[in-house]
Amino acid sequence: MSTIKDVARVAGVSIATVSRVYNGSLQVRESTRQHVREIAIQLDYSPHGAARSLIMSETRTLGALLPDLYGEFFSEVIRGIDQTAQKHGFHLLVSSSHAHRPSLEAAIRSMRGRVDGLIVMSPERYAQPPRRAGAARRLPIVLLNSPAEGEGVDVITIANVEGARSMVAHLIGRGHRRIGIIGGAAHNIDAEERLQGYRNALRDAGLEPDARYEVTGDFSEKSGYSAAFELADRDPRPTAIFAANDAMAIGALSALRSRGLRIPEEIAVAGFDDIPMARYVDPPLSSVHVNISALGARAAERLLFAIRHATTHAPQRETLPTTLVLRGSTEGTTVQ
Amino acid sequence: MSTIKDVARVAGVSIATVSRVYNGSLQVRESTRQHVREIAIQLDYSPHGAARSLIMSETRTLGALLPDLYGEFFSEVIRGIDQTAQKHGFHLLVSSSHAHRPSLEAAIRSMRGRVDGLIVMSPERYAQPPRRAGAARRLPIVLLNSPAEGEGVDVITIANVEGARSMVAHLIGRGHRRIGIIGGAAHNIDAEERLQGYRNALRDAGLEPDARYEVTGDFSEKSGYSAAFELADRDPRPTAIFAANDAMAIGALSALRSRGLRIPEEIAVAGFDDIPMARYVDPPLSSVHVNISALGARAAERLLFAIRHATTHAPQRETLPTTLVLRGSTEGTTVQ
DNA sequence: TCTGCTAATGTAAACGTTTACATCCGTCGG
DNA sequence: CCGACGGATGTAAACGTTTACATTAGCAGA
Repeated sequence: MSTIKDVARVAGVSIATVSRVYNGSLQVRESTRQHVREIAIQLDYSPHGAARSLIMSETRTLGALLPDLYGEFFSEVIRGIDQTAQKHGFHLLVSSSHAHRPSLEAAIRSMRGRVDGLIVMSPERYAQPPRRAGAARRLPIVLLNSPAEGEGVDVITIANVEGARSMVAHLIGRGHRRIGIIGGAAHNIDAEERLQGYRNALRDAGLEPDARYEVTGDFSEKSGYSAAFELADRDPRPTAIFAANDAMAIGALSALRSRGLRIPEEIAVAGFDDIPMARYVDPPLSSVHVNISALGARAAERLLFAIRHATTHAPQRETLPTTLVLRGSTEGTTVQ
Repeated sequence: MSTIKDVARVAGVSIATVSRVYNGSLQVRESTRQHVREIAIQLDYSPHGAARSLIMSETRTLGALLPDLYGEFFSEVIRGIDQTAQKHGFHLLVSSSHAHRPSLEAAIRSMRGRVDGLIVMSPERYAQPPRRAGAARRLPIVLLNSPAEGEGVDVITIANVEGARSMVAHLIGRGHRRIGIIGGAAHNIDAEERLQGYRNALRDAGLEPDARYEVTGDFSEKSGYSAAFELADRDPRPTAIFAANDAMAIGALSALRSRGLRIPEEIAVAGFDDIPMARYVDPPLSSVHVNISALGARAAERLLFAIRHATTHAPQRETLPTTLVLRGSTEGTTVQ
């Protein structure tokens, strides 16, 4: 790789001039500009990112710390972040499997000087990331679906409680009285909130939550599969199952089918997230729609704003709404 | 953020000593080491990535250039790359939507000084990335599922032709004679190779490929959905459909169901990739299994090797095998 | 006490840029 | 013909590290 010095030498100008050509400074004669450009192409020169970052103290890179990368949910979040970052000329540095506090802190430290800000998704309840440290200027951070802690940090969340509540309320409205839930991973804030929404809906309808109808999964298809078996064995059997995410709901569909239960006639099933796959399973899955990539995009936008207005920026909390999407798995007749 | 200078000043030592503490050099007295560590923690110091990259001329970061980020396939690839990178202490910089040549080249340039090597996935046939440039040392690159060009560059691919051939051969073995295919995006090398495997299998069995049974999709569920309608309208109707990926196969299942066709009795369906979701659709989808995250992991390993042995490294081509996974969508009785 | 050795620490250059400031050169008004 | 001005270019410092080399301190052996 050639450096700016090589280009300057071959072109017979100073490195300052080459630099100016690349930064679109007006202060350079057209003929010089073209000459430098030509030489640069000949030498296959491109500016060295690290050197640039160092002197400018900006990396034009966003960091994303995720608990995992498995499944359509994360892939959609990343897609949203990446699109927005790219639109603003930023790169994206991702890093996964930081479920727990120490690993998270280490990851954050290791990113100093590599990113201008961080999107942190850390739904574990006992793993709040940001410490407030000394007077030093801190790295802008946006928390995604993570326990709040109220401190001066941006947070973006999904309307988990309300989304779950309205889906379960809908089921009740259709006459269901015994509604089971397949909960998400323990200590996970999304899981907790969705469970709470489920209970709220029951109470609102004068029904008492029954522990026997609450089974815990871990957000994977597989755990949904086995949880559905458990619920199907209860006596009396629930007439509807609400799963805390679509992957588990899809696992449940598969399990219930293998038990010979007709869906939704004998047992209705609903999920949460409305991943793209949801409309293609059989029967098409009713779900609480979340615009996942928009969630990522929104986080990136807020982060970019925080980076640009580091001084004047006042952290906010923002909650993305959900909508009910009703398909064949709850509605009797198949709705495409 | 504090710098190494701050730490040195407060601790009353030189910056060299602080640096040595952080790089585990043996040349520093235990008492000094501890003292420096304490001060560093007090000042919340962490080394500046860009500065380090600059002087050491290594970033400990892998770059991944992908055509897109949509769907489980890419998400799995990224997961494999990230896991391997992380295991070796590397970060991962991702960048998507570089379907076409100019965008790809620009992206590669923009990564100089930010990554130590690049994994490039660029299945577009007219978009071969690497030019060979002057004597200058080049960035190590591993091509993933991309047109070969044989030049001195590492390539990892899937056994597309063979995988498709063996699935279609299996269908023929079960008595199918009219087999339709839902092909992938135009100019996409995976799509082309899978189509070729399909045709090979037919010819091997003495059947002539029939253009009326070859429909083109774009790898999305949606395109599979409409392509399946087309195929179902052919007279005589095919008795089996092979889709070039699982997303399209799942879309096809949904379409065929809505036409009231029983699967697999009236029409069998098979996919390619064996994404996690495949076993949970109804009926469970037969597919050509590819260990997608292993694909990513393998690419990362090769890249790391190339980085470490930049001088002696001889580029290779490697093809990952596939296996047939037969489930209910082709097998008559539901196999879990 | 002096020499010489080792271990611990310090000094300063280098990595590849950007940019404030200095310099140069041509032009124009007086 | 001179001075001033402005546009184009050059010079050098700075960003935060690592590390070769220099220096220092301490100590053993003569």
